[in-house]
Amino acid sequence: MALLSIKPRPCTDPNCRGQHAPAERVALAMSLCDARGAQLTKLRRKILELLWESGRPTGAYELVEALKLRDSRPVGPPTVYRALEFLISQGLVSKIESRNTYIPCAHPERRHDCLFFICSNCGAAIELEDQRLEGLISEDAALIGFRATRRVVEVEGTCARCIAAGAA
Amino acid sequence: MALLSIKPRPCTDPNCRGQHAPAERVALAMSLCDARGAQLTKLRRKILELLWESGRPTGAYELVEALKLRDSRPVGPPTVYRALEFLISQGLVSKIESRNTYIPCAHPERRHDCLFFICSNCGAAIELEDQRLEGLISEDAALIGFRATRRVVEVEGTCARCIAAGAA
DNA sequence: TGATTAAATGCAACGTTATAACGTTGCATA
DNA sequence: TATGCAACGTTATAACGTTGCATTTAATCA
Repeated sequence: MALLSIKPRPCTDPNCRGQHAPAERVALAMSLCDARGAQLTKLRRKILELLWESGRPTGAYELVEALKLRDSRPVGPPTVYRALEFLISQGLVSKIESRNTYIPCAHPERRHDCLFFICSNCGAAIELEDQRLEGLISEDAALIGFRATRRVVEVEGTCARCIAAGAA
Repeated sequence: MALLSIKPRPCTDPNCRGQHAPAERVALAMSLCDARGAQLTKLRRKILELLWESGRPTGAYELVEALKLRDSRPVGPPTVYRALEFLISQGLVSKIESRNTYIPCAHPERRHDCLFFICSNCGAAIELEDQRLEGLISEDAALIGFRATRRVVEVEGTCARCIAAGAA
């Protein structure tokens, strides 16, 4: 029941960082949810689209504003938060905890933890995947008998582009 | 100019997780600040003490409340946030980003990044240090030409004690 | 010592992020 | 037509954090 004609073909490069068109990413999300029996409704899809189109970590209230502009019907914060909750539960979106923003996940088709590099200068976030990191964390968790359910790894600093542009 | 008679002797175990009395930890903080020419004032010291005594990640507004009970003079949120900012800048405290709480750092005498294991059941946080993890993150950062200034690693799950007690 | 200055704190108001509580819509099924 | 249920709407409020400016405290020095 794909609404879009684009064939959702998962990218195999773990570190491609999601250089794919928003429409393509949303199509993949739809096929994933479809396969899981999860409902990627119009609202949820729209929010996912907005996140992909934004190109940078986006706040919940920014989404509220964006929806106001885009639609006749304005939505309240709870509505956006609920949609985000769903998208996160499906691995389609991650929250950047150190900035209270949300970012679409480049590889929802794989179950993995994300490693984010966040530029303090331009606000961009680069998503990587590193199995070795996950392994080390598991090792440390085992050391103290801890059962991990979620891993948050966020690195703040300056991205290559901003370094090149002469930003401190 | 130690106000306390306890000799601050840094612990050499990187993963001792700070099993030291609050007074001892505060004394170490004082000697560190003294050596650095940083002013660990009465208020800042009190907040650091409260964090050590709390034994778990503590919110800024909880500290505001605690200070109300403890002192004649109540303080406002800005005061607490400024003190926290100072303590963080000195490496005496870390913020747990995924919970908006603050926790005293077990080893302020060493410059290192912390790895936190946070129990969703009891709220406790266990601090570890893992050089290998820092190495991997640096490696990944180099890969994309990113200059890192701060690393946030937080693992959510269930601690050994709660697992033993039968918590899900 | 008192004057000078910088740093820290007090305080009111405000801004931002997130959720509680309750009600409504729309669709599926019997 | 009732009933059930998931998603969504609406209002209010909780929780977290900051700005701007006044006041106090503490370090420095004539």
